[in-house]
Amino acid sequence: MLEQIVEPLLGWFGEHARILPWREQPQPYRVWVSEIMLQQTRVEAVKPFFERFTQALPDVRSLAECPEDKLLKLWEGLGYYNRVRNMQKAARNMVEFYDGEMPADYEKLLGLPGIGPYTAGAVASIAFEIPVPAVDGNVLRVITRITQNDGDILKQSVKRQVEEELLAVMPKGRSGAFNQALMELGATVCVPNGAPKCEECPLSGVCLAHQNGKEMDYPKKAQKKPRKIEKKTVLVIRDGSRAAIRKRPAKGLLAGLYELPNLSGWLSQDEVLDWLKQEGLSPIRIRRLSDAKHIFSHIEWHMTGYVVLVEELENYFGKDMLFIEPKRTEEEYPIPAAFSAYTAYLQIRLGQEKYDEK
DNA sequence: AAGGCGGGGTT
DNA sequence: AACCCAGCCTT
Repeated sequence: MLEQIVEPLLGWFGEHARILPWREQPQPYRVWVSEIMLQQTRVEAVKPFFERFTQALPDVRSLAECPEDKLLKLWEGLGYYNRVRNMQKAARNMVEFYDGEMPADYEKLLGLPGIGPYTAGAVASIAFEIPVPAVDGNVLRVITRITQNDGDILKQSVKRQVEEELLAVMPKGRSGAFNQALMELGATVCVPNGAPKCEECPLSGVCLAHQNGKEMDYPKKAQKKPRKIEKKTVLVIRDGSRAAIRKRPAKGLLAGLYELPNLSGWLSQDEVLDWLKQEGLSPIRIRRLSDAKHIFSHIEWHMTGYVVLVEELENYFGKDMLFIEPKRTEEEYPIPAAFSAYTAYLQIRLGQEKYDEK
């Protein structure tokens, strides 16, 4: 049944394909960078990151040699930071084993860090015209609607089944366009969140869900577990000229990025002052900041904050804190968006008059 | 098979 | 507030 979608879909894509930076110059490296960035991330969010990243690191070798802080700075705000670390590992593999080139082979692509079945299929088909499917969330939605597949798309068995069905109908010489057309249709017509635009769809005539008025019932998806809530107290610690940041651990949430010093739980002003003294810092003034919330995919941070002025820090030999000029924290150190409610206080002038509450 | 891993746009 | 995005890796 899916063979019927190929021609109308390719025809539709020819007229409705969006103009995207990575489609203008589809070298394998640029296709790869775009596909990594597009993992769980919308096209509009990726565009400015893609331009900046490919200008700074235009090829596999420059990526392979880039220092980690610069790499994370280029990725700052995009999220899922292991993507870019894995991409660098893959680039180093390409330098070592493939003469600095992307391998034009599905299995070899699949063997590189950060490249799974979707990305291997996307790069293989778009950059090298290898006839393999690239099944992402869009494609799963489109195909389960067309075929009224009741399987839970979060299960890999369902994904494998869709991959097999599509592999059987891949058009030779047009696999890249076909895969992109499926995704484009999912992103712009067969949309999630509300009613799909079936009146614009080139496949409505063969879509079982549409024939039966069941578009909204697909895809089937198991319910997600609720997020865990974590309370935090975030500190903006400054002396006359610098502010405190620290590097997060190499593994886990926001690995390797920089952060404002913070403690778990909501601490009182006195508890914060005690902690500061314990750290070897001498607080002069302290003021409470407004509460803030940051939502990750699996955790919520419910934060409160304080800005603290401390004595000059020549005498500070703290374990993990760095005292950096505010301008440099912005230009050189990747600090994730979770702290955005408080990072502005790294920059503002600490006026006596703004301070003396309590 | 299940859970960890960001951030932001839509509804 | 819930959903979900051109997913992958570790456990």
